[in-house]
Formats: sequence, C-alpha cells, structure tokens
Amino acid sequence: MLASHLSQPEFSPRQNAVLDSALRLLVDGGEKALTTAGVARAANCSKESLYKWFGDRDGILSAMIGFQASKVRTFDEGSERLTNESLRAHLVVFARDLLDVLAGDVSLALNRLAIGQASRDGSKLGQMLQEHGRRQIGKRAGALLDAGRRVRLLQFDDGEEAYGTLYGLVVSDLHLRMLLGEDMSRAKQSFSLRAERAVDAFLLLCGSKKDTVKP
Amino acid sequence: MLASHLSQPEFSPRQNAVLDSALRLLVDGGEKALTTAGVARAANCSKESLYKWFGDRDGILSAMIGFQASKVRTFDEGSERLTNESLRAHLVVFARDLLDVLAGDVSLALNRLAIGQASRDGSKLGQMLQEHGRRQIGKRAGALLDAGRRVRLLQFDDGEEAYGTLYGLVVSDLHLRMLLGEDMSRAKQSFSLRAERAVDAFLLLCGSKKDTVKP
DNA sequence: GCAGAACCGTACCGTACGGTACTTAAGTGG
DNA sequence: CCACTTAAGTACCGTACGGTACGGTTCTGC
Repeated sequence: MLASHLSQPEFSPRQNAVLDSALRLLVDGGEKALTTAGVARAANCSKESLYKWFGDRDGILSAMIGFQASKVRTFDEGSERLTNESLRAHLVVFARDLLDVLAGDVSLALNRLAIGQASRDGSKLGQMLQEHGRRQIGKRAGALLDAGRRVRLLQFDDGEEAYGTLYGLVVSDLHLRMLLGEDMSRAKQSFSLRAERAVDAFLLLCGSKKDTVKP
Repeated sequence: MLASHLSQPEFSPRQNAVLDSALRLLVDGGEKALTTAGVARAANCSKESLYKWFGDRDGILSAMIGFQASKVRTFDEGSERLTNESLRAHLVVFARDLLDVLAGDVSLALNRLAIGQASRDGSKLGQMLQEHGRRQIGKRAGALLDAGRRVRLLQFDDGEEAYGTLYGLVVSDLHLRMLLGEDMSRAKQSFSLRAERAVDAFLLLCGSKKDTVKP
C-alpha cells in the first residue's frame, strides 16, 4: 500500500530516529546487514514496534527512502538576472552538487537497495527513488535551463532532452561505476573540474551560437 | 580465488549449459530466485556437481559473468577508409549497439546482481563486470575514435575522456532507470533516433570544426 | 565384463531471517 | 493510586537457503 498522501509521509521523531539508524546500518553493511533484528538492535527498539509502525520489511525500506528524500531538499534558485557568466556558474554548481549527491554513501546504498529489489514484483522502490531523487533534482535543473532559455542564453526544444544531455555529460558512466563498487576516492577530488568541462561542453551544444565559452 | 588464467577461463560444454540455465533463471526471477537448488533443478544437475565445479555460490556467480562475457565478442572494425559519413554511420551503429547491450535482459540482470554484491567485501563481481563489459566495448569505441582522429575527422586530447563524452550523450541516465526497473518497451523503439542525435551532438563537440552535420 | 569415475536425485543439517506472541517496564490521565 | 497505553526485550515458529553426505545410475577405459 502507498505510504499515505504525498503531503504527509512524515513519521514521528522516534520513528525518524529509527529510520536514521536503519540508514546507517544499510550504509555500513549493505542490504544483507539490514535485518529486522539488526534494525531493532541498532535503534534500541523492538521488532514488534517496527512491524506496528511500518507493516513489514518492505514498509521499512519504503520509509527509509521517503525519509532520506525528505532530508534532501532542493532549494529553488532565486531568479536573479542571468548573465552568461552567472548561468555558467549556476550550471557548474548544479553539476558539482549532482556529482556529490550521486557519490554520497547514503545515495549509493539506497540505489543499490532499490536496484536489488527491482527484479522482484511491484516493489515500487525504484519508482520511489526515481520520483524523489531524480525528479527533484531534475526540477531544479529544469528551472535553471528554462531561465537560461528565457533570456536567450540557451537554445533547445525539449527541456527534458536538454537536461538529459547535461546529465550525460556530467555523469557519464560514473554513477554505474560507483554502484559497482569502484573506488572513487581519487575521482572525487576532480569533481569540480569535471563539472566545469561538462558544463562547457553543454554550453557548446545548447548555448547561444556566439556565446561559446572559449573562442 | 581468481578463476584461473585469463586465457583459459572456459568450462566444459556441460558446465556452460548449466551456466546458461543459471542465467535464464537469474533473468526470469532475479537474484532471489538464483538458489543453488534452483540452478541444479533448472539445469538437471546435482548440487554436489555445482559445488565440485564452481566451489561455492560466489564461484557460480563469477562463472556466470565470465561465461556471458565470453559470448559477447567485440568484433574489430575492418580499418577501411573513413569518410565523414562512414565515421558518423559507424558511430551511430556503435551507439545503437551500446544501447541494445545495456538494455538486454541478461546484461541488466547481471548488473543488478553485481551491484547487489558490491556493498559486501571483496566481491570482485563488479570489477569483473567492469573489466569484461565496459572495457571490451570501450576498446571498440576507442579504436573507432582513434581512427577518426587519425584522419582528422575528430579532435580530442584524451581518448578515454572522449569515449566518456560519447557514452554520456548516448546513455545519459537510461541505464540507471532501466536498472531501477522502469519500463523501457517504448523507449527501445527510439534507440536509433537517440543514437543518431547523440552522435550528432558528439560530432559537434569533437568533430572537425567545419564538418558539423547539419549547417 | 568389470572396476572406477562422474554424476544425478534426494535427503539431511545448521543457520539465519521474517514475522508473531508474550512478558515487563515506563509513561499518562483521571 | 490506579487503569490504560505504549513500547522494549525476549523467546519462539516456520521457512528457506547454503553446503554436505549418501545411494543409485550411466559412462569410460582396460
């Protein structure tokens, strides 16, 4: 069953603390370590309470995703006056934030969890992650891109497609490699450079004709 | 332990048939359905044989990845004379092949399996998939890109980075969405169009200055 | 034809997990 | 002070899985 209305998927502070413990457990030990007894032990609560609050194990997983999504808030850009440089700066900041979010251990653990459950039936977890994760951060990008197009600094037909292009240039196969467990401690330090290069390429593709960054 | 030398990771025909059954089982029911008893039943062999041949469950998983990788052979391009149009055509074919491979159910199932095991210790599975999957198809792309640069149809400094750009433009977040279980039956029919657009964008970025596709 | 290996089918064992029931301590309103 | 509610802690059950052992059958070399 769906976790109530989208406007109020919140839980009590105690339950949030339990979900926090569960997330820590998941990050540390992977899905295999995320047993109901383990969650109860880590959160100093009883299994019976877990089942009363969340229904069953899948309910706990769903609640964890919703809880984590509620923590990551996408602040809207104050729609200042966009110049060529400020647009590029905003895009670079967005790109770096995107890389940082995707490389976060909680994000990686939740994505691994949802992917592991994807092959099963309904499962909803993948859909939830997609909805709360990508849709949110995509909205922020979409607003930024639309603002850029409105002031004629960007040119594209489909906003979704433009966002897909930006996403691909920024992330490439980094996300998958991180999900597969590749060590990214070195690559993380070059996220800023990577973000700049990706944005430059994106502006070359979707920027106004005469406004390329480096002539 | 590693699965013998890289030159001879092959198994007997009977064992290959068992691995084939195991792959089918994995594709149909996900990792949860991939039990030792299930594999034995599906392949009409005994569990004892499984443990004699592959050591333990992880050995079966490793063997499945190696077996699947041995089936997907990357044929080298006959280095014909590249023209502007033939380069673009080759790139489009490569892009479409890449999308088809990533969208294949066996590929998706194995990636889900490796990602699920990534949080655990050593695990090697992610590394194996990376090595056999991406490296192989990346070599094919690298050869194509190098050939294009040699005849001055492409311009880039780092081949790996250029391949990353092409990959990002082609795949974007499609792979992750497929791994999360999103229905792609509709999107599959537009793979060709997607490949063309991605290659056009790539040529705009890395193609020779005056050779853009559509003036 | 026979000895030995390879192998299938099945039964078995220990463990671990999801889920439930029960007991006990702590808070709360009247 | 006393019902009443909430939840912690524990014990328990059924099941399912990884791994092993054993009897029976087919294949192979001599």
